[in-house]
Amino acid sequence: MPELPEVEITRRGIAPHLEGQRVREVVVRQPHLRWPVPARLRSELPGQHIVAVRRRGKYLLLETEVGSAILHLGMSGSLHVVAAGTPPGKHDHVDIVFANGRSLRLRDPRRFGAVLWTTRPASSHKLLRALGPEPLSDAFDADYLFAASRGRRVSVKALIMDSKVVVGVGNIYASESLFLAGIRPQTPAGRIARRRYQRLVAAVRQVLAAAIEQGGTTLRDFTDSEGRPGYFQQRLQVYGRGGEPCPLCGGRIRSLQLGQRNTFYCPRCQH
DNA sequence: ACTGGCTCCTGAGGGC
DNA sequence: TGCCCTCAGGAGCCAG
Repeated sequence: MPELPEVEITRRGIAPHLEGQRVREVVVRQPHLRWPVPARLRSELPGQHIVAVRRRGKYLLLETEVGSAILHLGMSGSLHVVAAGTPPGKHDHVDIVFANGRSLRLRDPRRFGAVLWTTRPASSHKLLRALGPEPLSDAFDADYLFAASRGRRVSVKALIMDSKVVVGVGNIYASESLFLAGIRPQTPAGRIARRRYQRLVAAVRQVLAAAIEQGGTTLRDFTDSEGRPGYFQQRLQVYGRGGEPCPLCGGRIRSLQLGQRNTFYCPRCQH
C-alpha cells in the first residue's frame, strides 16, 4: 500500500528512465481505474518529451512542455520500466511507450489508482489544489499543525491522515508516528497541546525519512521500479503487531478501529 | 466548516 | 486441496 515513501521510491526509480524521453504512444488496456483514463491522454501525450518526474503527496507528475500526466497508485499500484515486447500481465492496465523502445507500465490489481491528464499547471488541478504541505518541507512545522488542529474534534490520527492537513501520511506511518511521539491515536486533535505537536511533527518526519531510506515498506507486494522490496516493515514498531509486546515497555500492543482504519498503539507508552 | 460513512476492487488469509 | 467468507485500504464524495 503505497504511502509517501513508496511513491517517492517509485519516483526515484523511474525518473532517470523517463526524463528527456519522447512519448511514442499510450496503450490503455483497462480504462476503468478510479476514474476513466481520459482519451486526451492518448491523443495529447504522444510526441511530448518528459521534462521532469515530480511528486506531490502521493501523486506522481510526468511533466511535459504542454501538460502533465497525473498518476496515483491507489493501494495496489506499481510502476515499472519494461523493454519493448514484454508481455503484459493481467493487471497491467496502462503503458506509456517511449521512442527508445521502453515503456512505463502501470500495474494495479485493485484499480484504486488513477492516470489523468491536464494541460494546466498540475498544482491547480482539482485533485492537487487543496492539498496540505509536504511533511518533509519547512512548511510542515509545529505551529502549522497546532493551528490546523484547533477546533477539530477528529482523532489526531485522522487529522494527520487528512491530505488537506498534510499529504502522504497513510495508515501505517500514522500509527508509527504517533507511537514515536507517545500520543494516543484516538485523542481528539483539538485537545492536544502545542508542545506535543512539536514531538508529532518531528516523529512524522523521522518515520517518513527513515522509510524512504529503507526503500519503503513491503507488506504484501510493494516493490520499487526495479522489483526490489522495501525493508522498513522490519522497523515497524506497532503497525500490524496487535497483541505483541511493545518494543519500548514490553506491554501488549493494542489494536482498534479508528475511522474504519486499523490502528495500533501501546496503551502504556502513548497518552 | 466538520464529520462520519460509503464506495470503488481483488487477492490474501482463515476456517472448515 | 478447495471453497467460501471476510477484510484491507486511499481518498474523493456526499449527506447530515
